[in-house]
Amino acid sequence: MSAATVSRVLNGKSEKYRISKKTQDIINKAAKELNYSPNQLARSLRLKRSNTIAYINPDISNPFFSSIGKSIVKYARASGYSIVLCDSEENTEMEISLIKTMLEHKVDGLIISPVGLKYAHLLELHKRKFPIVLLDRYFPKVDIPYVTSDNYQGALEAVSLLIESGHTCIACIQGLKNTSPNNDRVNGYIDAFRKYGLSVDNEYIIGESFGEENGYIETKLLLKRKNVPTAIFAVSNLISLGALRALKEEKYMVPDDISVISFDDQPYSQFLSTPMTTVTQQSFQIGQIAAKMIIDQIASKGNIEQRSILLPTRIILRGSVKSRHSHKKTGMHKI
Amino acid sequence: MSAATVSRVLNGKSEKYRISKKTQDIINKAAKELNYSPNQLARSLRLKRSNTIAYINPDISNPFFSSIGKSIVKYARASGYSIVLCDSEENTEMEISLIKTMLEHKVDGLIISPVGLKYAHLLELHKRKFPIVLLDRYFPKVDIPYVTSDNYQGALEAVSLLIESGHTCIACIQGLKNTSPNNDRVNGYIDAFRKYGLSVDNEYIIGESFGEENGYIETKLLLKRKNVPTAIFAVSNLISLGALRALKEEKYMVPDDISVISFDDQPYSQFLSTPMTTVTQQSFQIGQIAAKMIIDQIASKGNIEQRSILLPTRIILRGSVKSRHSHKKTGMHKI
DNA sequence: ATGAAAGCGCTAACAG
DNA sequence: CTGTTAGCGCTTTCAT
Repeated sequence: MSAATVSRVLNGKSEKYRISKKTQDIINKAAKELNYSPNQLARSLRLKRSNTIAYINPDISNPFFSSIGKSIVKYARASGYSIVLCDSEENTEMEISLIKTMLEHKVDGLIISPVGLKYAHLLELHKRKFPIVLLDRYFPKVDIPYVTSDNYQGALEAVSLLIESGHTCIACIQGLKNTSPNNDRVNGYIDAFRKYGLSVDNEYIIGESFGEENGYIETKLLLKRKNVPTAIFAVSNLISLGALRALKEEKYMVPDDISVISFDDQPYSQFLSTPMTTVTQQSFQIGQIAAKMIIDQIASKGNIEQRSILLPTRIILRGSVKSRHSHKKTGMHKI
Repeated sequence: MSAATVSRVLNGKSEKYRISKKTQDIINKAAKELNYSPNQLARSLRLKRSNTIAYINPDISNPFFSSIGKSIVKYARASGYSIVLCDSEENTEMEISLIKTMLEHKVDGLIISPVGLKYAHLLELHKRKFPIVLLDRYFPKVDIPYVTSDNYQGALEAVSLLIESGHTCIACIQGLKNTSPNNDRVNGYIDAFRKYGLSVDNEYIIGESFGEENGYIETKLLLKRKNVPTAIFAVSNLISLGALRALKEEKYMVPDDISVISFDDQPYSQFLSTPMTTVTQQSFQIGQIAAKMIIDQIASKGNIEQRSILLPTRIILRGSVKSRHSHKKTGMHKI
């Protein structure tokens, strides 16, 4: 048996090449006996296609990204693709280096939740028609397809809820600046004030990273101000966790002393000492849509014109927001 | 310039081959101008080494595994290795299939948190001297190096704490049966009873998966029994979250109506409606050690005799365990 | 219905 | 100091 015939049989092309049933049997049997397994490196080298997609995100230990990663893996696998998960550590240099590595490994496409501060390296790929889709973070006015939540609308609703509950001094603890989810959420915060004819005090828009530490530090500082806000809008789940840590240390009670509303719902959100009112994203769907988009791009060799997707968020009312009008709380129930 | 010379220069072997400074400059400049990037597929094919390690685990969206994944990635990267993160979905068939795929992709080694029910496929790799290290879950009496926490000791201490607090009817909600962390934790539970001369009632060892749903269902059932336990030992963080959900629905208060102690500390554990007393693992170290071990194995071509590592756990006292002796609670503080 | 040969991009042995 | 050659394992065209 020549290598050629073996290759044809093992790749299910017996029909096409009209390989005799007998030869097929011999080859299949031998393959099984020898425990043959093809060398995908050689295969990919020859085929110029690896059936592999990379998903690069800023922090794989953040449950938001890891659950999205999981949904991407699941969908892609069902379509015959392997996913390699990469962690850029919220660092643009690392991101660039990872992309380089992935390209050298000849992945067929790239799903990326970019750090979000620079896009030249991404735009270049897209222009070269290399399949790429952005997830969660995108670049306004830059034409690379993305999937993300409607962060602006989510924030607008969250802060509107706070305002309608009678809060006017509301701190916004933001994440990494100049990053789309951050900008959109902060803009939602600002426009909520506008909507109600209130003025925004920039002194209360603080913070600079999506991490826990940032929420902690900013809240610590916040509580030392002359005018302590009556509510906090935390732009990520990690930020709200940090805020809670500071609040606890300083013996502030939620929501009696201060209300909190947070982006990103998590399994534990409902069990926090006061169940957290959150704006939840459809993370599973985000991952799946991204996977589908990248696979379509690969199939069309980057010649498809793809529209970006914005998914709605939803507010989950729990007990962390207190109404300042009467003395009852806004929210469904508090344990 | 011949390809050979280019290869030598670009791989930093100019010294060794005494390439002229001039040639080096020409090549480096050209490489930069042409934006040359090597094809790692071809390189790996030729070299029979990919500088890639796979980490296969049962659930990448579980923060325990994703944070371990992160530490592996970090350490491996510093040593020049890329990590491919894979999710076996707590399914042995999937695990076997992933391993096959990874071998076909010629990874240099394998770190795996196996589903834990079968090991023949893993043992075979180890016997063939393929670099492999188990993480979190291992197989007693099977000689494959592993890194994990001292789950037995951790459980022993946790349940001892419960017993010393006056509890005798303690439910153990376990995870996937016949899995090492589960067995070790359940044995710790059993031996704690023995240590105090108490008898174990197998009716209170229940459950069958590490997931949230399992904790929920088993707790629901538990609360309908004639003898409702006064304490729950939850074998994983997800299980305790599920237990909390059931407890809340059934209007049981922690720790006044029922005490809870859980394996795995998480950032949110201290902020739960009653801060959870947990047994914490050194997950960052576990990941780093596993990475170091696999890299050593790769370097020695599987000819190194490696000892397995057991890391100590630690109990973090918070408010979810109540003493039944006097009326004060065991634990440091409860918000 | 099958085989021979070429080539994917790279590196190492050998030659000079 | 640099080039030539061979070959890693695979698939596909071309030939028969």
